[in-house]
Amino acid sequence: MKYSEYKQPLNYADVGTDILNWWQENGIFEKSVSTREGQPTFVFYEGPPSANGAPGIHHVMARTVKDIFCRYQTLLGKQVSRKGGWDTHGLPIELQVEKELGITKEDIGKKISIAEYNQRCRETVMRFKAQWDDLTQKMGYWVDLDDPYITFEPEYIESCWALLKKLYDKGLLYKGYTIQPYSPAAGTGLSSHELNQPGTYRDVKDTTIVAQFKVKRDETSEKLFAAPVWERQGTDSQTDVFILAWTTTPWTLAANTGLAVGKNISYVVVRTINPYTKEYIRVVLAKARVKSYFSEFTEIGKSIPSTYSDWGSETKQIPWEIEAEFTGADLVGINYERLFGQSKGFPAFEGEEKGFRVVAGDFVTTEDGTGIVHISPTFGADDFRVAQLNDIPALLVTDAEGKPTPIVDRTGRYVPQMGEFGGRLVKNYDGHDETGTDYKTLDESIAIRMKGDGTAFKVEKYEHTYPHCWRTDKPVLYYPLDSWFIKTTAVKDRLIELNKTINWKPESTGSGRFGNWLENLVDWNLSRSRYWGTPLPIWRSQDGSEEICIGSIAQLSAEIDKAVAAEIMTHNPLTAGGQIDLHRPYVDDIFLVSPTGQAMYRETDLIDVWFDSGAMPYAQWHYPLENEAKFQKNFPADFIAEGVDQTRGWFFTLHALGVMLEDSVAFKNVIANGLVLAKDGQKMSKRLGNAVDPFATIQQFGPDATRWYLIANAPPWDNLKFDPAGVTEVQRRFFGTLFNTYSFFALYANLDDFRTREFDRIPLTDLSELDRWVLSKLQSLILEVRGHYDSYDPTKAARAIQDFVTDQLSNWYVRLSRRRFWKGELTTDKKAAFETLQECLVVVAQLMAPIAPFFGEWLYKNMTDGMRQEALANNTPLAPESVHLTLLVEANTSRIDTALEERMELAQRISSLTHSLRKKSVLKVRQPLQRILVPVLNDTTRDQVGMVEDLICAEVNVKHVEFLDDTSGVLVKSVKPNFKRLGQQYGPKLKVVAARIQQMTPEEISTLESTGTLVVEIGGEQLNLAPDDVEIRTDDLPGWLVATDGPLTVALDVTLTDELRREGVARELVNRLQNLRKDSGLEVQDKIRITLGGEQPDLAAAVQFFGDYIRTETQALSLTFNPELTGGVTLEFDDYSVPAQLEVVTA
RNA sequence: GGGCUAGUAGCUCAGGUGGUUAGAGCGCGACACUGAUAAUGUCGAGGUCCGUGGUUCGAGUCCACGCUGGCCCA
Repeated sequence: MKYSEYKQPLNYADVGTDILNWWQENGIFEKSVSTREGQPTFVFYEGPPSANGAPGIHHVMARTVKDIFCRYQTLLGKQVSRKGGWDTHGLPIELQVEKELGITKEDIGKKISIAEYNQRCRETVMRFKAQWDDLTQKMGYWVDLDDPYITFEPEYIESCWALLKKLYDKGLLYKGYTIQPYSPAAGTGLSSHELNQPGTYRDVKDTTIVAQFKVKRDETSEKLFAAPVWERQGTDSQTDVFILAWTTTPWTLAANTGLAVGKNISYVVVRTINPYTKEYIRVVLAKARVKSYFSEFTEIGKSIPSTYSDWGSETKQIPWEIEAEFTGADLVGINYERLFGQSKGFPAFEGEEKGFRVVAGDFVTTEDGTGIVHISPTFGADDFRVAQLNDIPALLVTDAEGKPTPIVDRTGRYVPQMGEFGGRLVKNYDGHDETGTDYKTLDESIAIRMKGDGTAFKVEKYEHTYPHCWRTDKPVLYYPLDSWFIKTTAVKDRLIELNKTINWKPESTGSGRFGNWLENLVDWNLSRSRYWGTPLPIWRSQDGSEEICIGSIAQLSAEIDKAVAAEIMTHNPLTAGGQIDLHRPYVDDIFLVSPTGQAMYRETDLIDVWFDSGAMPYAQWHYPLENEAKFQKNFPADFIAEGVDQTRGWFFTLHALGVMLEDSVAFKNVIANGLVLAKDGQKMSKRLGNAVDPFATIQQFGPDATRWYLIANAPPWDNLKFDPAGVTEVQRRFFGTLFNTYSFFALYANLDDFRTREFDRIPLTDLSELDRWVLSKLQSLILEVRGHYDSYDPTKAARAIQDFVTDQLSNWYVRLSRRRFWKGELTTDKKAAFETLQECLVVVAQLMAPIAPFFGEWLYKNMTDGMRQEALANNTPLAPESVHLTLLVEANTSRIDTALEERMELAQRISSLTHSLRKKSVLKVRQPLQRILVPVLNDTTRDQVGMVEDLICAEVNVKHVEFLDDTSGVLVKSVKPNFKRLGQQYGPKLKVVAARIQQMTPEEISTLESTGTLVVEIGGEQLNLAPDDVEIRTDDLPGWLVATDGPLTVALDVTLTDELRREGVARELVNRLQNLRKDSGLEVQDKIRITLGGEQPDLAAAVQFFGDYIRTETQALSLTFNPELTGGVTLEFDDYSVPAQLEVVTA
């Protein structure tokens, strides 16, 4: 069987579709899994995409990364099953449905039933599934699409419930609250989506207060008091110290339980007086904020005398002086007194001991206020978070039913216990008249009280923006609302510990972005007040005293039966037949009965969709309800890959659930890939019209060039600027070259009917230098590429393959070996050339297959289909019909010959230098020259170059390489300091030493060389130089044109003898005749007769001397002169013009 | 505002542990080569290695502070 030959240029998109069809017809993907049955597994988790939008080019990127390592591991012989999956719940789908129906969340349950609404979501979420499946196949992403997990299916939800119950039973699921935007006037929470409506943020003028928090004097705070005792009037070491904090919501001050400072911010203690009470005080605030509160005209000791004694007068500006300075870190841990304590007529507070403390907060700035932030955990999200992190309690009071409650109720009023302010609205939520002259807002009343108490340092009106409810136009309250949490903080240390065992690519995402996130972990808020998602499986009695967490459909059914018996339900809908749907509203219509006979209602929350996806290692197998063994075998994952934006999404939920449920990582290796941007670095978007269509790209360039470009151009974790021109380049430079190399092989292999026998190869020792060299390079390549794949660095793998194919294989091995392929009969040397190239191409096909699966397959099949029968019969490595079913070749390190690789590099560099010399002398390569001269300073170089002399001579068309050594007496040596060595030895003196070395005379150089040491005097000091201290080189040959490359120097002898000229003419003639053959449409193997005309003595001489050569090269049986020749073609070269005629000899 | 990340030729990117002349491909200009030929080679132009300060005999590389872009979070 012949090797297939293709016409130029190859259509890569067709290669893609042809191979894809062949895969499908022959079930290659299935075989790639089934043939590995019983082998070690490589576990991969597919992060489920959502099919509610069309896939983009970035999906091709992300999925290429996934595909590469699954294919690679398969090549290593492992079994890699890849179950596909779909993420189907969540807000984006709800919003899409609402947009299409023209409704809002308000309308759900009114204009449209929850059942209808959820049905729409179910239909919408899979709308683009067909497109996704199509792309998956066309891009060559191998994943099982026939049996995917789908997060809205009852089994999947049931698994989530079972997992939630496990957490519940471990005490890791609890009801608490989070601070959310809330509208007291509407009596409802607001989503961030609602808060982002236009017009919600408005300028308002509020009363603001800089409050004074009195520092408790103890060990921690003593340093604040320790400033020098002032002998001046008014203050001494006993004067109280207050921390100043500014707020635009004074009503929250009564709920203050903490103060936050910036760790790296500078703070000062200022002695001054309270402007309202005129008491002597000391205050703490950020150094950068001092001038906002104190006038430069009243600074004691500077603008006013240090003996200033009129403190407490009626001046508006207060005197002040800085006593001491601290950093925020110094202040952390200081305790202070509660602002509105029991002694002032306010309710008792249990957490008194733990709260009222200074903590560090990363959100603290010195942009405004005092650089110290007042924390009220019940009324601010930041406050809540920092309080949780630092174990600061929220200020709660006991309500009439004995339950803890915030100091503001759901209607926006202070609770009755709040002393003189009890019952007052914190903002005007009922629209009452505010215009009366005596009217005071709550904030104003509080300010008045504080001025009297001496706890207000400054009170002023201030205009700022504040969010308002889009329906009631009233200011939003940040208010604690019920939420269900997973207590991730309980396993925080374990999460951190196990994270350190995960191999993150890039490493910084794991240690930085993810690691920091874990360090600052708060409990996972599971609750979502929505409709389309996994319902929380918790039923509670009205008073919250009894509850049950359901872990399976069976359990739910059993509980319903109890409820039916207790006449709370009329019948059991789960046993009524038909499809079970665990979504709302159906689960909401289920009521259960508690052990004491109370009715229990489902908590109406849905759970965070990230729980769905984080649960996939379990729920994809319907574990823990079944498939225990399957789960165990597939947990944890060896490898996952998703976008870096998943760090706090899927990566986190996988990890958190893995640690909490299995005390294990959920994945061992992870690639967090970056974004795919438009070529100008802009984000791709439909709006800007710069989005790249993945289908069009694959259609135009084929899937392989697209994948190769995405991987080779930048490491996956860097952002990629997608430029189609780059794909073209990959196609041309890499795939084009590889295709050319194959075509070259196929052309001549077919002519000679060459056949490889896998175990009957010419032994390595009989191969030429060049063959052994490229095979050595090939082994090095295998080692390198395997290493890169093993360490999850596909970019380096791709680049290594690319460099080998273009630079080593094509541009050196094939270019230099061409004659061997086309000359004469199928000799041993020719066979060796075929076998070598054959091996290189097959191995390249394997190595590239994970990245370019279609082309790798194409190349493999073209190279091996002809020997398949034989391979099958003997069960050789090439027996598999597909490259993706083969086992990746192992590097044979005994074939790596470093010395050979080194001397070949010398040959390449010397050739390159010679080319450049020819260029400078305007001597084309076709003109033979006598010699090149290479100065050598040691025998090693001479030996090395000697062994590749023939290659160099052939490549640059010279007769021989001549070495020049010391004995020739023409070498001019120069010397360069070895800075690394000298620097270590002489340090600061290096400059003078180096200068001296550069001035070394030839005599000194030869002394150093012959005796191994040289004594020089520098600045009156005797220094011993060793040969290693300098680098000796010869970069000049007087009288010769030389070229240098590092330590290598080459001179070209440009003398032209008559014989060389004649040979040059002969070669020109051969060249023109070859062109003529080709232009005449002759086949490579056709024999010809040549007749030349004209009368040119030089030409005749050339033909006379080199007739044999010309005949051999042009496959001419005869070469004759006929001065009378007419017709034919005229060959033009140099100064010649030769009529010529070719005649094909029919066999 | 915080965390992470990037900034090197017109463009896309390489540049272990610091070593004095910073590389490649593409693009551009010139010239060659020609039985792989819509391929290939050689030469050339092109650099404030984001900036400023520091450490060092020596910084693209290490440190500090900034600037600009990106992602995530607030």
